[in-house]
Amino acid sequence: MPESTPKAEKKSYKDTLNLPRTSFAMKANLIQNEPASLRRWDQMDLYRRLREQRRGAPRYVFHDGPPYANGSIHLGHLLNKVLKDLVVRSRTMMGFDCPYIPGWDCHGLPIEHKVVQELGDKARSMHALQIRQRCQADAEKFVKLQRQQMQRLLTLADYENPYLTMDPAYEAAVLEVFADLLSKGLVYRAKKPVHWSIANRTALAEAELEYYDREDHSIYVLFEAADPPAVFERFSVSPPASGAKPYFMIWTTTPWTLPANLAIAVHEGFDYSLVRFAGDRFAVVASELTEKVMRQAGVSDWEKLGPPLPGARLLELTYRHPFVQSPQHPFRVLPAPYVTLEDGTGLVHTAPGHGVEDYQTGQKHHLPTYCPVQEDGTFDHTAPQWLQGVEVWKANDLVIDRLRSSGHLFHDHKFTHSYPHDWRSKTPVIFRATEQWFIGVDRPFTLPGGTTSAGATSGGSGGDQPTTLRQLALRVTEHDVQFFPAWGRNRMRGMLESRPDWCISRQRAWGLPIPAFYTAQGDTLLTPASVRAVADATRHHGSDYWFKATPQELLATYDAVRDPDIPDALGQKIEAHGLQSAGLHKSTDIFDVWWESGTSWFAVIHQRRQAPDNGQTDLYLEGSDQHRGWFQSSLLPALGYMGRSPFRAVLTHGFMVDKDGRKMSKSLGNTLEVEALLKEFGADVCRWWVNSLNTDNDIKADLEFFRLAGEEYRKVRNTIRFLLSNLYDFDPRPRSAGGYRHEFTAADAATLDAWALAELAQLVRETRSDYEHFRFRKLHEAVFNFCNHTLSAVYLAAIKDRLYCDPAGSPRRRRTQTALYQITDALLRLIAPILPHTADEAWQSLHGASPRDMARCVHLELFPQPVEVPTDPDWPAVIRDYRDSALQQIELVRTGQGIDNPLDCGLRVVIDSTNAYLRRFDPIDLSDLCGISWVKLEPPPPEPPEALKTSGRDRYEVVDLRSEPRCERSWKRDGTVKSRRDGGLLCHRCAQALGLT
RNA sequence: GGGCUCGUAGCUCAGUUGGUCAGAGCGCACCGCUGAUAACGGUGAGGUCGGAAGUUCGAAUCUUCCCGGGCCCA
Repeated sequence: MPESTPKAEKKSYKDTLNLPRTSFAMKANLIQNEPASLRRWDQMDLYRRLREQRRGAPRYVFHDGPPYANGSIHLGHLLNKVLKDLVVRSRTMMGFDCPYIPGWDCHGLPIEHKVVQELGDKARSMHALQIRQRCQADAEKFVKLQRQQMQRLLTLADYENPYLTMDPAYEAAVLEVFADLLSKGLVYRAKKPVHWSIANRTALAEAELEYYDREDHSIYVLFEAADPPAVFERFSVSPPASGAKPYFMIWTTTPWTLPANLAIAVHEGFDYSLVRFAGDRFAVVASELTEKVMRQAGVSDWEKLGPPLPGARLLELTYRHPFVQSPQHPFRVLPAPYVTLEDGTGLVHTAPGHGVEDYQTGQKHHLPTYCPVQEDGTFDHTAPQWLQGVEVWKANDLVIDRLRSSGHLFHDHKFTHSYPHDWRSKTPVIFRATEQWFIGVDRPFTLPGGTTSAGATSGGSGGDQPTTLRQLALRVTEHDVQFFPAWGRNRMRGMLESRPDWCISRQRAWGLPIPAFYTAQGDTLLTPASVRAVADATRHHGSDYWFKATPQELLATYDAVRDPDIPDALGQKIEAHGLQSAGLHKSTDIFDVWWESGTSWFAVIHQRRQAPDNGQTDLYLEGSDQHRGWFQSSLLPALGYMGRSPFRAVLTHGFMVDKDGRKMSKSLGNTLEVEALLKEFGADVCRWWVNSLNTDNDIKADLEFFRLAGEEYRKVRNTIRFLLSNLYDFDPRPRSAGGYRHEFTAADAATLDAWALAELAQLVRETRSDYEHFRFRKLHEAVFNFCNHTLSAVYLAAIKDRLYCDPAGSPRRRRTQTALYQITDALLRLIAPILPHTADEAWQSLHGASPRDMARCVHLELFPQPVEVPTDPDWPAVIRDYRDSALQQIELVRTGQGIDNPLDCGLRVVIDSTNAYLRRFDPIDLSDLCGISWVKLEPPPPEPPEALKTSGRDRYEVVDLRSEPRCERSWKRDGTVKSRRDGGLLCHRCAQALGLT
């Protein structure tokens, strides 16, 4: 079947065009191609090559916070690691030497708990070393898994040499810092209540508790006021003639803790009433609970006396303990924020040795952490005689009987509630104060003056003025640390102001032992020198050595005789009879894992000499939960050690929530699996998504958002593809070197290409600055808009005609290609940190390199500098005002007159004073910007000028060109189209291009 | 319960010190192109700025309270 002639002719011209071509595929195929990129970078040893390249360059010290080596990485890791990678890659491309040493937190309860649970009953008969071995294997397994997953995210880090908190060298470093703080008097030992298993005589962690129902006593106890007139007086009630005394009524479900009662806590804001009941008895109870309490006790004869009193007015009233006779100090009423009106009486029995909240109240008001209960659950000799040697569970009844017979028991009933039990023995646990190690945040200490703290904090913390960790921390938070976002400072300050002393000891196996030794005589050996000796041993043998070696072996490099800090008696004994004579036994405590990760600035940055001169890092970047976590646990040891913050800046991000703003959790089933996301979208798309986020606050994540990111990615990819595809015949070298590069001068200022390059320079300026200030979202938007609007919609659409139809080597086409090349080159560098795979793939295509060409890699390049090209200052007005107005008018006319193709339109622009600037521009540029065949600029008709000025639209006159001949090559109807000698209908330009003129 | 923080078009977000700040992108609707084509372009419709009260000549923007999220504590 014969083809129609015109169609055949049209086809023939297609071959005469410079149509785009490229090897850069439209379809990214990230799932297959990203792993290939990973292998390529691995082969070229990209990370090390960059270190080489940046040797001697200014350092930017980023310090990676160690994730816990447990389980697969989740969305939070994806966010965190990609942000870190964006920082490190961008600083590197700014020219900094910016290493990225990834780390893992390896010790700690979650791993130990899992291991012990898997072992079941076997665990009980195993030595700590055996448990530790399994824990280590577990940690190693997950370090390996997570490392591989993080690499799959295309993050570029020193994965060959990560830091692990279980490495012997790391452990030794942790001990070094501990020794230093010890030398400054910041470490102390004191009692603190912990969950205690009587059956196993051990402290338990939260995760080792199981909650079962248990029947307990619920008792209401009357504590007699020590100063009855004061109570009546505060309630504005006259004391009764009978001389009856007022009582404070408390409620408890643990009668056995009453011997350790040291205070009563009230809420300052609640109302309290003085209640008369049972004829002539008086008790203080929270107003709101009075009726409930009386009803529960079956008391109907009662009344509130006087007006209610806020708790604040009860403070410092004193009382007599029902059966503890001679207190060192008076029993007082104290304020506590945790008092509620849910249960009880609104007055809370406070025993600092038997409850965490009680303990905190005790700390605040300088009460001793009194705990008369021994390891075996029996009362010691400090308890009333009738309780001594009695187990707490038996003591309950004794206490209740005692209270009843002395008239202090208001009411008693049994009830069932959920109560924590030891998950191994299944017996109920108690709160019991035990000896723990603390870092004192309010202990005055002196930093060595001179060099160590020179230039440290602006507040003048150096020198010999005593200060405290809390004061120092607040000072550097205020003055020395930059916070992104800025409110991080307030958050940090608030947390520092209210934080208690840091309990750094744990009673577990999987961790770094606290290197203390005890003697049967009650001496403790824990001095800077002894700790450093253990650090030496640990460095060589690892922390397992603590569990294998004797005290003598652990202290092999310790010279007790020369240790000024050793307790006198112990020192004398050792001096006389040697270390062995001291009868040392090893502590069974380990460090809180936060202490380990909190000294990473020393173990990683200092010891590996990562930071120049003063040892400060430039940035910590973590979730906002770390204001209390790692940022603080790093800040405090660093302040103690060197008197300055370990970081100059802190960048935090929010947490992942689902599309409805709810937190993500496995139990809610609203999580997304990182592995699945990578499999479906690829890392570049995931990274593009991260880069699009406002990370200051909560981050909504949903599969749909990843799809959208995929759409955006494809759009950008296509723009890049179009850029590349129009450079296939372009040699970027200067003409002098045989290339095609156009040198832009002032003569080009009014060209479209000059405008595009000016836009590029602006993008480069903004983007560089945004990278510098971590404004990733803003940068993302700028890049996206540049690709979509500036390039795809405006510039690339406009230059298509000249790229395709002009003679390949025409100056105009080469000029445009020069601009295209510069744009592509700069754009790929700018997006390289975001899309490492895609940018590199495109980079190879731009340079006609194969993936095996290890020298051609965008990640070895620097960010572009903004290149200023002379540009007409009215270009923005052309794009914004002229183009938009013209397109609107064209659209209006086309729909009104049924003109489908914009090329079937011409445009007369009547120039008046407001758009006079248009005269400076090439009419062909002006028409190409609108996709029409021609633009004619005309002066306004002589009359009536007023009418034209009042109607903006009248300035644009769209002309229907459908009756005019159409160039069969360029499809334009520009008025020059006529039959040429090859028989085709061509415009002048196309005829020239084909040599037909 | 406390500290910090967030709540602006269907979605994701911009909106310095209160007065053209009611915007962008996506999505959507309609249209075009078919020489970026499992692409590209154009036009357009969407919001009483979580709710209430207050300060002010004037508030998305300041104050108070309330509702609903998040992190960290308790």
